[in-house]
Amino acid sequence: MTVVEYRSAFPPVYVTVDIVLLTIRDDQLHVLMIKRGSKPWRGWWALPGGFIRQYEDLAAAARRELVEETGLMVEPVHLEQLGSFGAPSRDPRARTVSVAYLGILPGLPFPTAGTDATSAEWRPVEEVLDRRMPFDHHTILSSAVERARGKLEYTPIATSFVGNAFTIGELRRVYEIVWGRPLDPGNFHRKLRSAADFIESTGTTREGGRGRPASLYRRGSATVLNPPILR
Amino acid sequence: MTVVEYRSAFPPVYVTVDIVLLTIRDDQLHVLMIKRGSKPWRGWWALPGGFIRQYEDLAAAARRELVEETGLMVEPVHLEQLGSFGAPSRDPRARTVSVAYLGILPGLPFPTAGTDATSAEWRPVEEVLDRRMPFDHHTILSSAVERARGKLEYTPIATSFVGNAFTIGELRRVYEIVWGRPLDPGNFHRKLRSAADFIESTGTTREGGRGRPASLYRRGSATVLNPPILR
DNA sequence: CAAATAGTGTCTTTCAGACAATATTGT
DNA sequence: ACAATATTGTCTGAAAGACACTATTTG
Repeated sequence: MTVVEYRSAFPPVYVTVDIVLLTIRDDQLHVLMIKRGSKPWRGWWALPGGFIRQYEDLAAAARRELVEETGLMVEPVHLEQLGSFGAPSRDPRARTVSVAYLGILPGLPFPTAGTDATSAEWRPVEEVLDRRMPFDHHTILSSAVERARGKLEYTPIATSFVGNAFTIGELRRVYEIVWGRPLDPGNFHRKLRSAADFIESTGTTREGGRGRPASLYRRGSATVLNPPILR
Repeated sequence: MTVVEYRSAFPPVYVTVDIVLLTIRDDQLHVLMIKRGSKPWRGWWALPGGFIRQYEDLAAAARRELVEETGLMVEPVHLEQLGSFGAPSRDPRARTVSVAYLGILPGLPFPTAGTDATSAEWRPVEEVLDRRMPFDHHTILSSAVERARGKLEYTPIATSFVGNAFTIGELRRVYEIVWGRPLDPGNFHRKLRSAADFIESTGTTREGGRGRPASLYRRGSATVLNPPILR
């Protein structure tokens, strides 16, 4: 680690990235949390994140921190900037500005162990939001969940929560869990199939479920849903 | 101006704010531009902005820079964060991260002269986007316009473009100009009046126009439009 | 067969959009 | 009267939501 010396007429600022990585496990929205090992808020569960490097893009820093802090070997299917949080009081050490990212991962079985072993954990969002969090992470997590809820309406973001091939029922469960309310299966089915280029059929079906086997679909080419799936 | 000396294991970053201030003049969407007086891109027209101060909130920095650089004596009716732009190559001087803001002002007569006199100017957005701009300001302006277009659909943001009291026709013109297409006056009128708490009547009318005097309204309490005004 | 899930059909209500019709002003 | 703008009315088609119904599987 090199020490950099610096001179300027303007105050230097530490820029960090924080990542809200969402997934669905056990029919609940979960967020990836890490246990802080260093100074402020040591021992608290916090959002993964860290300082950006000199020649590193913001989104690249987010991806790097995810790997470093959580040992995730899967690239998030979806990663988008949420916004920046820079209240002067947000970090007692120094002036920091955090650029927050929202990531989404399918809830498939995959390794969670990080380099620091047991320091990363999936926690139910509802439970996490009920407790105090370090820095302004409560605000960041809230706005991430709100963003995800809104984007379900008019983007195909829901497909990021499921695997490469999925049934319409699985997609419906994503909507129900993120929005926190039940949806009519029949209407949802018709609506999805009529949304242009949202999903395309793979021709195969998923066996092994309890009822009639469902057709499998893959994500279509649409980036905006027309018509939208209204909340 | 004091010089600060600094030591750290992490690279210091300059954090700036850039503001896209939109208004409507002469039936065209305009953006406030300033003529750069210093080193990189000297003499070019750019978005107003500058370095944040040590103990200053991001939004506060945006408001301060607007006043300092453009001499505007009016607070923008609407100011929201657009996002952050931090590509390592965006500023040749040093690593910078810019937090961009979108502001909206009514197109009423008001002073434009800045402290640097003639250095601030309203320019048609269409024309500005046709030319090269300093830094990544072209990207920032594009995303600001796209954000404004989208937000017209489901927020009462359009009222920020007009005065305190306005007619439905004036509001329609805002939509037509920002969206770049004509809207049916009759349908728009009915739609606005049915959107819950979007606008409320003042009881008065506006005289002096060419046709039948229009009722005047003020902005209602709604923060989200239901149903939305679809593009 | 019962339970469970997938998928289709039908009906009602709401709303968007086209467009006609009426209302009220200035010239 | 005519032009211009505001406001209301009418009709058609698309889509949302409630809900009944059919289809296909496992236990």
